[in-house]
Amino acid sequence: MLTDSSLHQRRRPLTEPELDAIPWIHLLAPHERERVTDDLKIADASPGDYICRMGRPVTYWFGVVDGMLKMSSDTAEGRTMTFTGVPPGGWFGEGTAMKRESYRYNIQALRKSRVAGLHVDTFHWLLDHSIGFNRFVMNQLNERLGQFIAAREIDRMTNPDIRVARSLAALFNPVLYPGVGEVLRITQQELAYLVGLSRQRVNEALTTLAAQGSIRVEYGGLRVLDLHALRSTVFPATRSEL
DNA sequence: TCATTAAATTGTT
DNA sequence: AACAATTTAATGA
Repeated sequence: MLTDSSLHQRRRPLTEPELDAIPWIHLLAPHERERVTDDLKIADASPGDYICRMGRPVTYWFGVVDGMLKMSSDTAEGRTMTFTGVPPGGWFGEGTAMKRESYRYNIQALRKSRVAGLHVDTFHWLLDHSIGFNRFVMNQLNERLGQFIAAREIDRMTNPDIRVARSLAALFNPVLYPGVGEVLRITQQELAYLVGLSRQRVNEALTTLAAQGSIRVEYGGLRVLDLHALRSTVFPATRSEL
């Protein structure tokens, strides 16, 4: 298992295309971008590796360059609850980074991923200097608030088809996860882990969604055809239990 | 570059 | 949980 320290050992500076893929980098002035480029590090994570753990002090603000991460939390009863997946283009931890607190959740790689990290000190420096960056963070916080509210609703959903649909809609959020685009790279097994269903049931739900025309199932990924339909999916009396 | 093989993923029971 | 079918990735000539 990859600990925080070994993650640091494997880190390296970002290449030009990797920098380009960072959504907020283009909002920066040249001298701001230069400082950020010097500080940014990237590391490879294998499935199961921890990017950060609950309770550890915040050292980095993280972003997914490639792959898929899982955000989860350990409850007082010792149970693990998964909040959401973090697809490419997603940056997280700004809330705790701003307050310099400790991480409130665990982040694990769901698949082989590349994760970028910006040191908290640089994060704060950007907050103090860049209007564009502040705008990005504010937008990010606002959008995530909507995500968490939606996540609570998803939890109450009993119908697996709807759970899958709403979770997918969240992952396809273009504001929070601009790196996703038309096709979300995720296997049905990975999606099953995120949603908390069996792979069979996820497969069934995806088939139903595909039949509705809101997505298309592809090998190793899903293509969104109608995001709005996905968000507001309410299944009529078509399934077997009805 | 192509053919072969291994690995990963999907669809189904 | 197990299986076969399909797709992709890896290998080597």
